[in-house]
Amino acid sequence: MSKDQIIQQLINSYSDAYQNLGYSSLMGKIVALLLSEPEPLSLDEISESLTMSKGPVSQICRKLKDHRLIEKVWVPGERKDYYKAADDIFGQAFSNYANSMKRNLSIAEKCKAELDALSLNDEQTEHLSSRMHEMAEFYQAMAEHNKAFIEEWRSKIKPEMMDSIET
Amino acid sequence: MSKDQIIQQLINSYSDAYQNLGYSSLMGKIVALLLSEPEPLSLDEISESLTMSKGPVSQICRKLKDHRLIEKVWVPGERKDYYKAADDIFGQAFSNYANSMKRNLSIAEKCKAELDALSLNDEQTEHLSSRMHEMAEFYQAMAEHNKAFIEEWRSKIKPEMMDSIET
DNA sequence: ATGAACATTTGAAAAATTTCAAACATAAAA
DNA sequence: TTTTATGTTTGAAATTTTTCAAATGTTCAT
Repeated sequence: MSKDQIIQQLINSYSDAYQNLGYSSLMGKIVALLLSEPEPLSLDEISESLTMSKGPVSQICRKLKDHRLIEKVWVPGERKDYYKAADDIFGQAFSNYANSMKRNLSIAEKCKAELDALSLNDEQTEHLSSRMHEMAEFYQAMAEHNKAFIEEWRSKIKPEMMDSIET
Repeated sequence: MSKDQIIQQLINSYSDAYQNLGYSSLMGKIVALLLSEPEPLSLDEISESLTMSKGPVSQICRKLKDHRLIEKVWVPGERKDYYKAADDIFGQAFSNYANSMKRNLSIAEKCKAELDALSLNDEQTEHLSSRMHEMAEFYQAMAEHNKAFIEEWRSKIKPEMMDSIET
């Protein structure tokens, strides 16, 4: 299999993976393409590589930049915008996911608080309140684990990022 | 706010959350509804509560059951199927997510192996190979972290599940 | 066996999402 | 300024997903 075929396969895998995670498949394609390129790519190069028109590519690149999965880089002497994959793109993706999971904790806490304020004690209220308590405990524990993991990962890769700056 | 309004709000939150995670919003609604009910519900009761026809409800319930987020329970003297939220629904949801993340490790390993087999040493191949190495390391570490977390959670709630059986 | 009470499948309609091409806006160069 | 190269927005077309109503299976009681 050729290098180009391998890259194409990676793009397809990312396309599927992003779609399964509820994002647009174009998002996955752009991420995979930028991951495979050592040098930053312009919007035109991205849309040409993926045979997509510039409109959607422009929109998705902005979203990816907002989520810090890719970065705009300035290329001297060029007017175009250039993009590259973020240095810690995997850690950043995880961090985004962990943040979105925090909403579940809020949902549980809010629901439980509202139920408890009613001061009912029918079976359903008791049941749901205890379920929401369980849910809050789960997502609280999860948030702590996520924080520990991302810190561990960052401390592991930071030295390596220093290396690559030295060489 | 009334109990019913609180439940409706929870259903909406779950609907949104599931949609954001790439699942159908009906899935989230069914999960939230079953979570809020102490007693199992029949397909008819579910579709009536959510004002949905039975077709989609039947399909989604099967998917949820396959993913072990809900369980079919037998109600004595009834011919209908009854469903309830799984005991450890939060842990199970996390476990499903963790399993789906394992695919990312495979993607990285496969891509790196194929690249290395080419024995090229151009800049792009070197770059992508090292990125795939980083990706594999990340998702390997993540898998370990996920495993530890789910084990911790299960050991925490198992005693409580014993309690509820005793009472 | 037959009928009754269900769940499931199916194909079409409705709704939402993605994509494109073209119009528009912006900022730098001339 | 005016022009030119670029990114962004927009509205319509295409695609995909969701939903429904009706047809079809399936299981259990008679």
